[in-house]
Amino acid sequence: MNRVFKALADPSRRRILQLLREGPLSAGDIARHFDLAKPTLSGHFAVLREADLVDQERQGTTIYYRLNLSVLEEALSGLMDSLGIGQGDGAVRDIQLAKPGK
Amino acid sequence: MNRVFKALADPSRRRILQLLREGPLSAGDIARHFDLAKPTLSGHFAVLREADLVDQERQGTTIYYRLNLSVLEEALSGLMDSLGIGQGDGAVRDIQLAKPGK
DNA sequence: TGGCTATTTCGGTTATTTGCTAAATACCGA
DNA sequence: TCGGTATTTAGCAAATAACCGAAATAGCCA
Repeated sequence: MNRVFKALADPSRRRILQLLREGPLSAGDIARHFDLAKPTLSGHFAVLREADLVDQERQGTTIYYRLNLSVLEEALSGLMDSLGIGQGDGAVRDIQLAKPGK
Repeated sequence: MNRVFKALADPSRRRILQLLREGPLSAGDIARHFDLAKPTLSGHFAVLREADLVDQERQGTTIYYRLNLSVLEEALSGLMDSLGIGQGDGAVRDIQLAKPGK
């Protein structure tokens, strides 16, 4: 979960996730959207993979990345829960707090 | 928004936000929960403040921090929107993936 | 095998982050 | 004004992150 938030901290990586939302893309396809060198992108892919936010699948000589929504959802709703943010029905409800008495 | 995710990338800072969920706390109160030196915590507060995730209020010699939920909610739901994650009542609905044929 | 394309790994540079101690600032109360 | 408590600023070291070009790897096809 820490890895997920670390991965989300970089705008380029968030952008990659956005691009993947519409469907799997190859590393090269993604690279075309950025101004970064391919090795740099490759590093970003590694971070996303380690956070389990994307899956990799080789197809011949090209590698496709696919968004792994469930991990992201889990991390976000985990955070939201831990902070008591709304989010519909999955929220934290019964937390009784000892209000710190000044 | 970038600042928000950067701020969320550190576990100590997420923990601080969690603590603040119960209500405002002074810097010292928060420090008591951590094993870090106070100047280090102070740095974390600064990051959270710059991300607008907390508000600061001086009261005499002590400074109270208060969680600013709305900014956090906005950032999270902004991300979720941009990725098509459910968030309202439900789930992702209309994303069809061209599965790369294995 | 040799060449082509796609992607990653290697090695290095620079910037950012995290943590520390010591010192400065701010406020309060006697 | 002096002393004490609360917090931040300053200065620094170490670790991590982001980026690059060059070279290596992997698969494909003639």
